[in-house]
Formats: sequence, structure tokens, C-alpha cells
Amino acid sequence: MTQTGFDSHDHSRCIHSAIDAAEARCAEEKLRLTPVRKRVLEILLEDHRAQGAYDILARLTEEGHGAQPPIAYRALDFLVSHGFAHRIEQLNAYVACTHAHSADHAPAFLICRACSSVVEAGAQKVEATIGTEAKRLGFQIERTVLEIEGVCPRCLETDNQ
Amino acid sequence: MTQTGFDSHDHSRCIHSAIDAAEARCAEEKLRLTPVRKRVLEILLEDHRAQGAYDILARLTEEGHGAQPPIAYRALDFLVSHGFAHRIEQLNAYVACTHAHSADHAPAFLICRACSSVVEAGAQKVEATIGTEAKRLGFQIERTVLEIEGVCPRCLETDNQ
DNA sequence: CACATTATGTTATAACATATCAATATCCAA
DNA sequence: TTGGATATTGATATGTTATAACATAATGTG
Repeated sequence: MTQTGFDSHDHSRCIHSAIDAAEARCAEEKLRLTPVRKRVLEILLEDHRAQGAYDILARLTEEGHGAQPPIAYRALDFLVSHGFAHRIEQLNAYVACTHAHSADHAPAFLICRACSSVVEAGAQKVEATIGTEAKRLGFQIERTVLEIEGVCPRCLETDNQ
Repeated sequence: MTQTGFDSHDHSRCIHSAIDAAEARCAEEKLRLTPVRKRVLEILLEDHRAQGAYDILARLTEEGHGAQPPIAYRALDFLVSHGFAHRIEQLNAYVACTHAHSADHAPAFLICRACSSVVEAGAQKVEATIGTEAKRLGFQIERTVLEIEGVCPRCLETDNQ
């Protein structure tokens, strides 16, 4: 058991199921989860925090992969565009996605400013609400970014602020 | 009348009222709307699009202000921290705020990917919805970022996509 | 005025991201 | 199974966004 996200859970199980799900979906959809891509996903899965592209790149480099920014960015682009990871705009950083979800769902992220944990919550209702306003204006929604910054329960408890 | 945001309106009026409101509030709260700060706000107000810090900086430089990034970033920080402007995380860019609102409101931005117009909508309901989920998790919300990317009515009409 | 506080000027550099082109791997159809 | 299209990776260079650090100047207050 390790501390990840906002609560304790069996994280190795968490990693494996995410990797398995990614492999399964790549097989289904004929996507190529190449070594670099898989490794980046594993790195992101190590804990429930957002990591910068250059953090990822440093890890890859240590492990003998290419040392240039595009190596990391390409893998991240693949993962993000297929929903295996998400970009956190506020942080210019990336988190693995642990939800199995449809292509066009609208995730909401709760981001702890003290410990940088990120948890993904569902945002169906949010989409519905803002959809009404958008419809009134005649705006066609394609993507929603909902990021909530604050303090996670663990940091509140331990006064890590 | 000029085209700004998603509809036509008297934009010079729009600029003036925003500047007047900023001056009034700065007077009230003893904030200093210095020449650089005021000029940056004016530049942002020129149209309802997000502008990058370096775009702003280029304008300032032309006009004889300092030519280094901190000049622009400090002014933007002032404007954002006092609610006179907002940062659009997706774009790493800034827009003037034309709403008079409280310090801790939760704006939602509709961002046209075709023409980069940005309109600010209210997001009270969104906040309420996500607040419920946050409460369940024990997460203390401090700031919410809600950015919706899509196509604005004008670009839809004119097929500018 | 003297002092604290706030704002600006300046240099340097950190952090994040992409364009471009060459080389290699993979896939698929002939 | 080979040839060619396509996707991926390697590598160099550069573009873009943001901040640290320290000096100077302006402003407000006793």
C-alpha cells in the first residue's frame, strides 16, 4: 500500500490494470504501444501526480532512450490523444488516466497545490450545465478543460500547506 | 461597432467602461494602476482575444516601456491577481475581464479555436456541481479553471473552421 | 525628511514546446 | 517476400513562455 492520489490503495495493482487496459485497447484499435510509449505511461502511472515532459524525458534518457524533447513529447501526445493520459494545463504537465472512458468524456481534475496530487473526477454534470449556456450563445463545444486547484484532504489533515 | 467576442457591440464603450471600473476599484482599494499596468489592460481590452505575454511585451517595447519579459509579466500578474484580467491556461495567454465581479468568482471561458475569441460566462452552477464531488472527497477548492474550446457562432456561420 | 514599501529596470537563465529532416521499423498489398 | 507506403524514432536546432536575482527609482507615511 502506498499513498497516491488522495487515499491509500494498492498502487501496483492500479498500475497493472492501467497498463493492461492500455494494451488491450491498443490491440483492439490497432494502435502501437511501442516501448517508449509504454514506458512513458508506466512513468506517469508511478504516482498520481502530474509530471512535466522534461521530467519524463530525464527518466527516458537514464534508461537509454533518446535524449531529445521530441522523444517525450511524441509519446505524451500519443498517450493524451488516445486518452491514456491527460494534460494538466495549469501545470504544463501530464498525468496517467486511470479511468477507462469514452473518447469524448469531460474529466475534471482536483489538483493539490501543496503536494501536487491529481485526482480525476467525473464531469458529466458540469458539461451539461455549461452546455446550456453555450447553446444559448451558439457556441459549439469541442473540448472542456476543468481543473480545480486547492488542498487535498491529506494535506489539510497534516497541515502541509 | 466592431466585431469582438461572439457578437457586435460598441467596443470603445466596452473599453472605456472597463478602464473606468478598474480605475474606480483601484482608487477604492488603494491599488496603483500605474502607466504600464493601465497600458497592458488597454492592450488586452483592444479585442476579446487572449494575447500572449510576449505580444504584450512587444507592444510595450514599441511604446518606450522596458523591453524585458518581467515588465509584461508583472503587469499581467497585477491585473490577474486583482481580477482585471484572466489567464487562459490552455493558451498561455491573457484576456481582459469585462465583468465586474467579486474576488473569488469562478469564470468559465468559451474559446474559439478558429478565431481565438474568448467570452467569459458565469460558472456558478458548475462550481456547485463540482463542489459536491470535492466535498465528498474532502478536497478544499481554492480556484477553478473552466475553459471550453470549440467554435464560436460567427465562425460556424462563415465556415471559418 | 527619513524610512519602509512598492514598483520598475536589467541580466541571465529556466522551463516548456515544436519545426525539420534523416534513418529505421512496421504494415500491407502485389 | 519484396517493394512501397506509412508510422515511428533519432537528432539538431530553435522557438516560446516564464522566473530568479539583484539593482534602482518612485511613492506613501510617520
